[in-house]
Amino acid sequence: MSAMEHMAFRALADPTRREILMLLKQSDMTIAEVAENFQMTRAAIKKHLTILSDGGLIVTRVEGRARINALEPQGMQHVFDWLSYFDTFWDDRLSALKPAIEEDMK
Amino acid sequence: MSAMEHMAFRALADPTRREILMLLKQSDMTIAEVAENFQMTRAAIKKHLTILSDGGLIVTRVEGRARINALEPQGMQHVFDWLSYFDTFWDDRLSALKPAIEEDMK
DNA sequence: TTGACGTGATACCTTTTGGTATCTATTGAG
DNA sequence: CTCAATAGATACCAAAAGGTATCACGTCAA
Repeated sequence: MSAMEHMAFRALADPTRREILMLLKQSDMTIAEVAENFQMTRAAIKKHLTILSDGGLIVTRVEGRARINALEPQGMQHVFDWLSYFDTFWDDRLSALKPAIEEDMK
Repeated sequence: MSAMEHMAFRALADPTRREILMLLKQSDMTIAEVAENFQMTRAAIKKHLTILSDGGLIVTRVEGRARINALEPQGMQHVFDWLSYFDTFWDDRLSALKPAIEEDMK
């Protein structure tokens, strides 16, 4: 189990961080813009963003004095892979997909 | 966001608990059997199992004086649903599946 | 009934986590 | 240059998390 994988799981454990991810799904934001959506200081939001970054779930690009935070689209990959091992819903989808693939083979 | 969903994410945040889930995927176990796989006390394992249960990821059945812990197959559902919103890999699979479904419709 | 076994529960300790307050550095407008 | 705006860094605090030690409770075998 990679440290990166653990950091991703840890990042997802906090409700505020999950909300931040939902926000960033809508649009990229500076720290201040993210902070506007919560009743806590910018410093606290900054900490959450750092943890999300450590988990590989977001990336930051610099534009002048602004730091734009954006989702890392493939950031969920490790988490998703790990979880899919247990998920029957996922298994059902794969089962449904398999015949279609075999059909394509013909 | 449901409290249940949060408890599931919280349960997954700890490496020991993720290992326990991997163990239970292999076979159902009593608390003592789970504890054999770790270098910590049975009481600590019991706490982890309680948190996993709170998150709906495992269920416990009573057999005499033994408590058998087992995976809750659909326990990952909420977590999986939430994550799938971000996962491009998942989107790719759905995209691949869609033509096959449409083909079935004909 | 008498224990040993498997477990539940509680008190307690240490570390981590989530948060604020505060200070510093860099950028861009005038 | 000056200075407000944006952000990084650190110290500090309260609460939560992870762990141990310990005791109490039901269960099964002898």
